Amino acid sequence: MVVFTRYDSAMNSEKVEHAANLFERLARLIQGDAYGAGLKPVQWEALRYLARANRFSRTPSALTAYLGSTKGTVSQTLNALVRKGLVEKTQDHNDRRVVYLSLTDTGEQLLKEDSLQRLRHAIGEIDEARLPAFTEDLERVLYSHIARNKGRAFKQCRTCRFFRETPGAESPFRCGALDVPLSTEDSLKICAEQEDAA
Amino acid sequence: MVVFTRYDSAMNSEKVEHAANLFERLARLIQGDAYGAGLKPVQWEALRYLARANRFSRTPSALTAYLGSTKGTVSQTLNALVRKGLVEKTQDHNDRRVVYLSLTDTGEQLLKEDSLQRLRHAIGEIDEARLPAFTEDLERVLYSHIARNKGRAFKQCRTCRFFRETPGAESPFRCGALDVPLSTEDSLKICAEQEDAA
DNA sequence: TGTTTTTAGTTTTGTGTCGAAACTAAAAGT
DNA sequence: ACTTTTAGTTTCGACACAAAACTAAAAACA
Repeated sequence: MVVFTRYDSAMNSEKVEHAANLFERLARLIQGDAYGAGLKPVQWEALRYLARANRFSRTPSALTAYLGSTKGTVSQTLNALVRKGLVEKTQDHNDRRVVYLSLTDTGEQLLKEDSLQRLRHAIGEIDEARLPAFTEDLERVLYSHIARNKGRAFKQCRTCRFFRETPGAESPFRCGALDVPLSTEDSLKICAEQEDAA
Repeated sequence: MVVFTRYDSAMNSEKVEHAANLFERLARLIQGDAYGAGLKPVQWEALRYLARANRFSRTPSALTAYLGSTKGTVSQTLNALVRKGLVEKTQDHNDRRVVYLSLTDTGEQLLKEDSLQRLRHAIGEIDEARLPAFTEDLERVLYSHIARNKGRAFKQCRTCRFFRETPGAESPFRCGALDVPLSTEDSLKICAEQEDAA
């Protein structure tokens, strides 16, 4: 018995194959761009993550999940970044196993001349009217890929099922999972614990 | 004076940034998938290239251009693949500097269980009616990225400005640049010398 | 013809990723 | 008290990566 899954059921499979080939080549070339400033692609990605993640998500384990890598590898990458003076580690006072990561000023600076310029230009070539649909499909591909990988989505805090508005309170929002107040800025950052609202 | 380029001229820049972030994360995760079977991502990519490239394009230099890498690195990667028994080298008889690459039977076999399954499934999630537009935009991004990199497109032989139909002749097609006959199968392979027809 | 330049590819070196597995230390569970 | 889980580090061998030095053959030039 032959099992037909959705993607290869029809002659559609050829189109999917073509798109996959394009994607894969582009993935490769994007990675290749990211060798600037003496950094490796993963190091850039780590810097970018740390700039976008909320304070609870700036830990080695969250970064490991984000990168889809392993603890050991990420530990080494972080050591390299610390050695270069781009990242700092601080220990959590309550739970002394936990390490918090942050960008140094040098790290913030470096991130500004980051390696995605070519990609941004290339995306800028897309017809403006078609970009929303393209982005939507791109999101679908990314999150489907992640789901298949049993990975976490790392979407913005404000899209989470634990996200609460707290009118009248000192902070405008609150995380129902960690039970902490959140600023507007916090609400826009990405979070390791994010789960889609139902 | 501030120069406005197309991609950041409007509030569009935020959308482009978002798309770039999605792309970059996906690129990373796709690469991460490609660690199966004891191979590295680049090694998979090399195998895939050799399966898709026409006979004139299966050389270390063409592969170097395709990968956007350097001669030295590619040389090492190829050695690793030869050591694993997946690729063979043969010397050109006319020009003894040139090395031709080919997949061994083991290489062909291995390629069948390749590492893009998760990506294919993810792309399969896109609405069938929207896939053509998505693919078109994806192509635009890829080729714009390549052009900016002064790279070659590596499109199919039959899209090339040197591609000729030769009705009545023994082979259905011919390459006007290399002046050699081409089979239908040849015409579908990708080529290092391909240049878009005007 | 002989000489220079270009082209195709290899080798070498140092940094750093990769997974896997062994490890430390602290917290949580029982 | 004990075991287990969690957070992170260390070590290992293979190898990608860029850069630069290298070999050998072909092409261009004189």
